[in-house]
Amino acid sequence: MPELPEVQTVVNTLSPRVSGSLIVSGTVIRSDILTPEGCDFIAGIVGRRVNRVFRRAKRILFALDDGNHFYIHLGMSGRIRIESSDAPPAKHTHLLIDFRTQTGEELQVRFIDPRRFGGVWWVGQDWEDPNLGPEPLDLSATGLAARLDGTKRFVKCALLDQAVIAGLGNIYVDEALHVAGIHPLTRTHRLTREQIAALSKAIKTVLKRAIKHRGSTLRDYVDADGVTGDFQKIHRVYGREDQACLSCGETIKRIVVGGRSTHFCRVCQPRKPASA
DNA sequence: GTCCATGTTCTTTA
DNA sequence: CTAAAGAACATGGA
Repeated sequence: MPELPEVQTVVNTLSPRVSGSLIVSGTVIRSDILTPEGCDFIAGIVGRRVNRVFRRAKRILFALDDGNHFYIHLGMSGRIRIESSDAPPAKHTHLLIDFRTQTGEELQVRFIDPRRFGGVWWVGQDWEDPNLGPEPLDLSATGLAARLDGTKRFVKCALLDQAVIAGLGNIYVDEALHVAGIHPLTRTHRLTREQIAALSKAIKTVLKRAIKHRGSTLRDYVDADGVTGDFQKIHRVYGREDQACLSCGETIKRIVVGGRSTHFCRVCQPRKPASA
């Protein structure tokens, strides 16, 4: 479910309820979702107040009032829900955190993840990860060019690599490449300056629009309040194999690149840049 | 039963 | 060395 826009949407729904709230108790239902394994996560969080909740890449970070941090990564199927502690927990609920807000309201944050590719990481003071690339919304065209320089990878693969640029996933890479008019199998060193400028702009446009639409709900993604996104309704290529391109009418193709489904229009995204 | 899935990481191959 | 390909992780839906 979660790429940058979905994770940002979860943060946007979580933050107003959880920022400033006190953690009164917590329960780890499945301890194998915790990293480092065997850490006393509950002891680290109970009695702490959450200073802020924020997103970095696809991670949801919680900054505690003692300077420590933890983050939740949703993996493929993870969800976070704010619910009352008396509501029966959904199947595959792995973690419960009970909060008291500054207005005295009691609420429970739940981490649910059937496939368990996601999890919870206790990271202490130092929450930034040197292996993560820059945030797409803060990255200039020149910056992106520098990140793509010195490699001959397929642009699709490079953009999925979180060390190159952090937060894009399979949906938004396909969508951004279509908006930029770039074929997914283009080698990064073959991208022209103009193409990189278009790509940089397309990434930002697509992500901002997707956040405005509260992300894409393909199967069961919902935000912390249980609300679905609707950006999937305006996907231009992702999940549209064999349908007409919304720009030119050509049939959308699906190929496999780097083991991932890749959707594109071969007219709007020619292998070679359109010659003048 | 089959194939596929919004992610990441490790191993193998070239 | 780089990078591509494949598998692995675990569950559920079509």
